[in-house]
Amino acid sequence: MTKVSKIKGFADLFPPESVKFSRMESVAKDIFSRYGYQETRIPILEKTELFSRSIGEETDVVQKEMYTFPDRKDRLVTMRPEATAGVMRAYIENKLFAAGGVTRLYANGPMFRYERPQKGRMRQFHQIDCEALGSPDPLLDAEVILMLEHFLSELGLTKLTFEINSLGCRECRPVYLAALSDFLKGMHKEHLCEDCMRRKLSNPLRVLDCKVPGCKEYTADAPKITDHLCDGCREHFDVVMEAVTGSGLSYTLNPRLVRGLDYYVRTTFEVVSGDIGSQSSVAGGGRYDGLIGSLGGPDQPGVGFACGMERLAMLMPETEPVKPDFHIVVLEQPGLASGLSLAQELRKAGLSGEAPYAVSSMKSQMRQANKTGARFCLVLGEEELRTETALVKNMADGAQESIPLGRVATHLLGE
RNA sequence: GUGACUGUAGCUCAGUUGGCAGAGCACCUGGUUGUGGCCCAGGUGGCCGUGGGUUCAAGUCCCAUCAGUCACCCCA
Repeated sequence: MTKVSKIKGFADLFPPESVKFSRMESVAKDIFSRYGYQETRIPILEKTELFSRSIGEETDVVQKEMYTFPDRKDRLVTMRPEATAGVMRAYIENKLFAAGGVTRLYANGPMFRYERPQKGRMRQFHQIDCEALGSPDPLLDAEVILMLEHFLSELGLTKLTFEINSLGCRECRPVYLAALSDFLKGMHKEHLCEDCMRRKLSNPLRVLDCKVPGCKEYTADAPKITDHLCDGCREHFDVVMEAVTGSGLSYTLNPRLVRGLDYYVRTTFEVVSGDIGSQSSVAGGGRYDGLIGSLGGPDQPGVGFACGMERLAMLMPETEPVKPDFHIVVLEQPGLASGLSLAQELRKAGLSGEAPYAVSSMKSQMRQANKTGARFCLVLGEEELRTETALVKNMADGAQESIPLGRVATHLLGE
């Protein structure tokens, strides 16, 4: 029989990797709930239209990367490539806006993009996602950024760089894009790399994000978005920066920071690590006023971010596996049942450990006990079975004593 | 979608000009009555990614293919 293998870009997780993921989830729940965020669980599969309308028809994500297929009644559905669109749909559909004020939601789970896998990039990857809906206030942008920093530092991740930019709005961005295109017109093959020559027509903003040294050099004097903001955007951005700085978070103002999803306006930010290879962005987000309206909801503004869990996991230290409390050794066949029921009693008392299903030599079982790292080894031999006791051995110092079966739990708990 | 590199034991990897498939770790069993770690002895474990080709002979050379990794691209 040939064996079935997993699909390219999909992963199986076991400890210690899987432990990092559950830790991220529990820290997220703890931190985000302090800011008033509510746990949200939404579908993985959505109508394709949701993503093409929100992310942008012309983006790479929509054009080349989505897992899209017809369902059994030929309706086009898509495995979500990101979380925001689905959360917006849920917000609108469940009329969460009716409560008034700011609605704060967080979610986490798998996302799917059909890309060539590499370090920090899977076809099924996982994000933790936060969205704050219903307020255009720049202080909310600042709070979201500060909360992200709080979450990351709670995970023990320092050494991260925060980059912030403003992309302007529907009014001022087109003016800026015109100025940028104008500037790039003067750039030719001898200045820009092949990709950028293409990008200067298709997506001029991306030229600013190019890592090729030559491109960086020749675009150093390119017009900056931050010099072209309208009064509203300028004021909004100043308040965000001032509030973030005022709360003690240092960041880099990066006028070249670009987002790949079309819905972002005004504040955008990204958290970058230098320690995880080429896919260095561990979190990214920004403001998306107008998105909810464009999905048929009320004209409510929003701001949020997503963290890449695989990328964060690469930065997290491995935690020591927890040691069990006991390991039972049984020397006589008839004692196996006693071993099983003793283990059961101890587990119900809150202890952890295992009992054997078959007898083997004491040496072998002791080696097994040692390997599990159990604090205590409980020996049930001929003598113990007769006297209804267990020989309790402290594996750290080797001390051992006979304890009546009924008192083993309290004995272990007392240690 | 493009490129480069890598596929040998559960893991990390050796394997010379083509000439018997190897090591370390892990695992199992022992080292005399019922005692772990350290040490010692022995043992299990291989479609050498897969399929062709060259050759008396292929892990080794050639072609194809699949898989993995990293990078481009894109993004979290």
